Amino acid sequence: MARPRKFNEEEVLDAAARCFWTRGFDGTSLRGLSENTGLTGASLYNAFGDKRALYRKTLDRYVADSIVERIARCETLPPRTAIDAFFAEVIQRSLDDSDRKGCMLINAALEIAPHDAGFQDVVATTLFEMEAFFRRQIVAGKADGTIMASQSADDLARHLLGVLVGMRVLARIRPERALLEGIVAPALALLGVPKE
Amino acid sequence: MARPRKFNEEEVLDAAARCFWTRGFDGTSLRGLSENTGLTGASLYNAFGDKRALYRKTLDRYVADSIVERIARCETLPPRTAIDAFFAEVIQRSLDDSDRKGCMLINAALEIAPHDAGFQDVVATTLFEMEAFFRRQIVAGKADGTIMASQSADDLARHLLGVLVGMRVLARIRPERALLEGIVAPALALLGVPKE
DNA sequence: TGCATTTTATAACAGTCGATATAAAACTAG
DNA sequence: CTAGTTTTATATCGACTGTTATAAAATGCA
Repeated sequence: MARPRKFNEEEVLDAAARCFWTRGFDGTSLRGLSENTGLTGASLYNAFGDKRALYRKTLDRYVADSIVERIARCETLPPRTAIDAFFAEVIQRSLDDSDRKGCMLINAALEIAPHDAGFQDVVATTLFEMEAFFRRQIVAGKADGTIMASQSADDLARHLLGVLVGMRVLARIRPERALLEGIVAPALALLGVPKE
Repeated sequence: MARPRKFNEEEVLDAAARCFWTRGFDGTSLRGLSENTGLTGASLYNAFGDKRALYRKTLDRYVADSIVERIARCETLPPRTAIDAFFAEVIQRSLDDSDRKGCMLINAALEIAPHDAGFQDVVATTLFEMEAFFRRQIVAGKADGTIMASQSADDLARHLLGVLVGMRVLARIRPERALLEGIVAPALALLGVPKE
């Protein structure tokens, strides 16, 4: 029917995501995207629309592949274990992040969400999902006796979300295991059962 | 000796800080700075050096006037009260932040520190000071019996720093009192004495 | 083999960026 | 008043930004 594309869309999106993730939206130029994806600027525009649309696509992929996926996977565990595993994974991920890209969602939350209603929505919605995940585990844990904190499930979920975000941000400045685990440990201890 | 300056340096720095604070470093143009400060670009360069130096000056002022000042003020209170007051202040400040500028230090931590060693230093040093403030209160509170958490003072300080940063970030997306207080309340409860 | 359609590549667009060269203006000291 | 010094203002620099007009290349269908 027409000239076929000679690039792999997933590979291109991965390369673009690495650019946006490391250098941010404003810090990533179209020439840089062109170099790292192997596509010319014109091809990028033809395939994905403008720079903002491409960034949005990479962010949506990040949310699906990194965040929603982790929630779904942890959700199969017993509630208290799910919370422990979730934090342990994110800590390890933060320590393995040698170029300190951080969490792409949080980066977007601070760089573009403040002046872009569309991104404000994705960020807020995703944060809500994470909070809801925590809340579900806490409610279930309170029911089966593995969580015995006296605070409300609502507040505990908010607290865990705050701890998670704070840990993710601080990991970009001081990626030290002692710091990250120190941030999280008291929150887990508060839930009532020691980690192991 | 020479032609006198016809501007008030503090007023100019305040205006510049507002620009950087709301729009970030990259998002703030020299033309915008010129408009908001009332100085021409040439005058800004003559008085403060380049854009980076001007930003650095506004960030240093922010740290001194907003963070170090709050620490010093809270430090005069009894230890457990100091922590409560510190968080209550920051929550109120976040809720009053109608244009959602957030914390300028955290903004700098995510926007420029990753690719600027000089700013990495300021950010890391200031975060250390905040952590040390928390640790001092916890040690003192454990000594006078107003704090009775079983975790180490080191980990509790790390935890409070994480909660603070997470709360500051989430406040930019969802500036709701229920969320911010929900994030903080379990951390304060963990210290052992109800807030009031 | 053309025709239609889509993707490629080249080149260039207008706009903005941070920074500066130049010179006039405003002051003090002598 | 003159000389010296610093701040102002104007204008402009080259570099880079996101984006697009244009046309060639590559396919499937008739």
